Amino acid sequence: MVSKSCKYAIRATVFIASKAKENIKVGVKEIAEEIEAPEAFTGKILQTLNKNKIVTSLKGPYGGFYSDEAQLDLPILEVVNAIDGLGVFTDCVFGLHQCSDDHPCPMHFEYVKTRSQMYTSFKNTTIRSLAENLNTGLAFLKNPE
Amino acid sequence: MVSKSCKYAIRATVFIASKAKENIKVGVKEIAEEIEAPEAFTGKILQTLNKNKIVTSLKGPYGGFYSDEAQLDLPILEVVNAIDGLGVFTDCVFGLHQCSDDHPCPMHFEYVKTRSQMYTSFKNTTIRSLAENLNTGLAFLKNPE
DNA sequence: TTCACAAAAGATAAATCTATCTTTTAAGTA
DNA sequence: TACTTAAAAGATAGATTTATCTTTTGTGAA
Ligand code: FES
Ligand code: FES
Repeated sequence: MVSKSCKYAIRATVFIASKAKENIKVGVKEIAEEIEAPEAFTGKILQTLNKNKIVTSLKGPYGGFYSDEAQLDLPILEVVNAIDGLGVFTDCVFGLHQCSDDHPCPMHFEYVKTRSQMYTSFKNTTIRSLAENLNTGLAFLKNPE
Repeated sequence: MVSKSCKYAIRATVFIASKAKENIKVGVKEIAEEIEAPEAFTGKILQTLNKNKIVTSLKGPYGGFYSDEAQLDLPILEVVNAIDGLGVFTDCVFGLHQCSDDHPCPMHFEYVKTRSQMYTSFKNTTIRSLAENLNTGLAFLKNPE
C-alpha cells in the first residue's frame, strides 16, 4: 500500500506528535530507536517531512523535531503525500495512464469504491488523533518484545 | 497499491481471459502489445502466472496462453497473490511486524476497515467478470489514442 | 565570540524491482 | 524423423528504493 519509507515516516510523525503536549523535542537517534529504523535513513525521512512542513526541526543544542499546533491537525494523508505522493489514492489499478469514468479499465467502477474509502479514511484521520491513541496506551509504535 | 508488475499481470490475465469464449490462445508478443508492456518482461510475468495456475500455457506452433473454465472463476485476488503476495491485504500500515487487535498500531482499527473492504472487493471480483466488462466494450485495457 | 550540539545537505553503496537477451525445452506438422 | 514454432529457463543489465557515511550549516550556551 505505502512504501517502507512512508511507514517509517508515519511512525516518526506520530511519535513526534505524541510528545507535543509536553513540549518535548526529540532527536533523530531517539526517533530511529522508537520506530526501529536505521538512524541515517530516519534522518533523511525527517528532512523530507520538515521540508513538507509535516514536522518542524531546530538545529543545535536542545534542538530536535517537534510538531506545532497546526501540524497536529494535519491529516495523515499529508504524510503519505510528502513521501510517496498521492498516487495510491488516484492511480488506476490496471495501470492505465489516466483513471476516469469515461475510459474505465475493467475494474474501475469497483476499484474507485475502495480507493475513495481509503482516501476518506486518510483524509479524516489527523496526526493528533493518532498521537492520542498512542498516549492513552491503547496503541503501540514498537513491535512487541 | 500493487506493483507495476502486478498491474501488467492483471491486464494480461484479463486480456487472455477475454479470448476464452472464442477458444483463442494468445502469444507473448500480442499480449505485450495489448497491455503496452515490454515483451520479454511480459514473458516473465506470464511464466509466473502459469506456475501459479492463473493462466495455462502451451508451447510450440498454435501454442500460447489461455484460460480454462476454472481459471475464469478465480478471484482477481489470486493474480495479486501470485505476483505481489497478499501483504497489501494483511500488512500493518505503520509497518509493525504483526497486525493484530491485541497489539494495534495507532491507526489499526481505522485501517482494518479500509483493508478488509479492499480484500472483499478483490476476493469477490472474478477474472471472468472483468473479461466480460472488456468484451461488452464498456471497459478498456489500452490507454486512449 | 567561541564552542559544542544537532539537523541539513551531498556523495556513495547495497538491495530490490524492472527489463533484456540468450539458450533450452516442449509441441505440432510435414 | 526433421523442422518450425513458441514458451521456459537462466544469465545479465538498468532503474529505483533503501541505507550509509561525510561534510556543512544553523543554534544555543558559556
Ligand atoms: S481506470 Fe482503472 S481504476 Fe479507474
Ligand atoms: S497493527 Fe497496524 S494496521 Fe493493524
